[in-house]
Amino acid sequence: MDARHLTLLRELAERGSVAAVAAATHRTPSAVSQQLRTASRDLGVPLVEPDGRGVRLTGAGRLLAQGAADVETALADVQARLDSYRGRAVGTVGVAALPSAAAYLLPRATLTLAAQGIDVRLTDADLPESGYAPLTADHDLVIGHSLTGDTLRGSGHLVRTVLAREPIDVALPADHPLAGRDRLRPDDLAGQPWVSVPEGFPFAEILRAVELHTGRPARRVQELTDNTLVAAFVAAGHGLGLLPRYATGLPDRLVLRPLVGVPARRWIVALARPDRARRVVVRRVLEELLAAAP
Amino acid sequence: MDARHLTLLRELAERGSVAAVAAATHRTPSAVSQQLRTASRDLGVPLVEPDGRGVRLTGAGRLLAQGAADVETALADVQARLDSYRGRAVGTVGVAALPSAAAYLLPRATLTLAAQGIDVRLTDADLPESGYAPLTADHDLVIGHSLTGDTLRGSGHLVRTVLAREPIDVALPADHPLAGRDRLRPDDLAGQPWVSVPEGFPFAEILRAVELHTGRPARRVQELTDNTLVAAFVAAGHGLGLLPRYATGLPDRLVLRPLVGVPARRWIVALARPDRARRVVVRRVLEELLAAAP
DNA sequence: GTTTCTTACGGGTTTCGTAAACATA
DNA sequence: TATGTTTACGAAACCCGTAAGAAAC
Repeated sequence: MDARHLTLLRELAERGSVAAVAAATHRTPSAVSQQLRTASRDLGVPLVEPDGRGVRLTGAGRLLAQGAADVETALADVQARLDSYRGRAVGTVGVAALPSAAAYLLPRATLTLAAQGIDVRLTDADLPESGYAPLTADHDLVIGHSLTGDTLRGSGHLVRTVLAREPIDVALPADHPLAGRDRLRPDDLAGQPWVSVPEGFPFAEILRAVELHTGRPARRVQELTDNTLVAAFVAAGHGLGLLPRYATGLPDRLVLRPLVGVPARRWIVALARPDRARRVVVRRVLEELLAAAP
Repeated sequence: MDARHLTLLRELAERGSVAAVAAATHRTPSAVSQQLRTASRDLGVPLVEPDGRGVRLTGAGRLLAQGAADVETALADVQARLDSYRGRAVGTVGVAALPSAAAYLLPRATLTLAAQGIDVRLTDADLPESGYAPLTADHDLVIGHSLTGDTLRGSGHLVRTVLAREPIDVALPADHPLAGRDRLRPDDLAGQPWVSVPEGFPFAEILRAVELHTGRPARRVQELTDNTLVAAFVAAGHGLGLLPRYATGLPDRLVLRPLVGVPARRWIVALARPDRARRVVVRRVLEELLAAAP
């Protein structure tokens, strides 16, 4: 029972093809194929079977891929204890994050961490809620958002950490008739045009809730993902928008008003594979993110 | 972090010398020494330091050796799940056992298991209580005995299974004056000569308890470990003896009488390293041993 | 025809044993 | 001197990339 073979199977289970595993591990498909063959010989079980042009894990292969997580977690635990013992935890942590949260969570934290020798490599990813979990294959930490409770879709086997609970406000031009209100209820918004987001993004569900509450469909004049773009369209008078309260860099002509009467908040959640979550540097980054959260 | 390096360090922690590790893993000391060097280079920490003619683990080395147990247990768990999945668990299980318990626990069980393709390789070991735990390095299961509760000395990090709780009786010749009693109290035994066992063996503590109870020292005419030998000496009239109740092959001229008034029983305990205890075949052997216990 | 995987085949690295050197009791 | 570990060096094993072949869309 070789731990490297288990890791290989887990990669294959996650990525689905020999070529993808090869690319992710900086090897050729040939090498991966040969390792699968020797693993199968060592274990005495067929691990993959042809499936169309590609391959598919057998039952035994899936079983072993699942077991790999425990082994890798145990190994990461040992590494973490060694790093703690030596006192100095330095290195690189790969973080993928949705931009609107990264903007207020990461700039300060990254400076603090860099001073301690921890290099945070950030990748921004503006995705539907279900898109964040798969990124954990390629990043140590993935910061996503979710409206449905404090969980995040497809993250069952991952370590989850809630970083913030952020209200979602209605954005509108400063000279809009509704801008005078302290807060807005769904009924106030009936008949308004919206600069919304595509299906699958958390904010889309809030607008749906408003529709359900008022009984009238909302008119979506645009469906955009970039909050800065949404803000620019709203400021220009195209319609109302939904923006997270801690968003930065909004135009002066824009105001945010709390939305009450429907659940209007998102959870900012950090995801990580169990083995990666054990690394000392990853835990340090998480601590700093929690400290940076409002 | 290579699992093989961790295993190497655990072996070294258990066996104490490069030569012993080499012998146990069927390699030369040269190979072991070189692996230690590469492990140290990979991990970036000194793992061993000279100590007299031999070596000693550094703090980091000990830390990693401890961590190896978790990794190996996780690996053994995966192997066990695979074996269960495939349905057929066959193979060899190495068992070390104290002879007096093995005599009634193993002969039947070994036949049953052999019929299922499980080969039990038995080694007998008549040792002081503290001698059994170290045997787990070389045997999958170690069956020892203990008087002090249901535990066994030095077995803190091992998996323990109580197989039986066996009364220790007084053995005496059939024509001995005390042979007429149904049961014997410590006061009945004051002044009798004894065929005893060396210090450290569980039965020695029972005789000590008798001495404490009566206030008079017992006279030890022999100190022997082999129960058959003890029985022969007792039958020949050299003195009284202490024998486990389920002992087999006793001479006809010998009778056993329960000893009451002092704790007179031993626990038969199976020990195993956590990773070995996970193996499906090892669990099967344990089940069979529990079934064979009185 | 393109994509994906697998199979020779050759080169580079790793691993291990023999033999010698080294250190300590 | 005897014991235990490490180093030098060569052979075997292993790992991986290139190139060619096979199967599916």
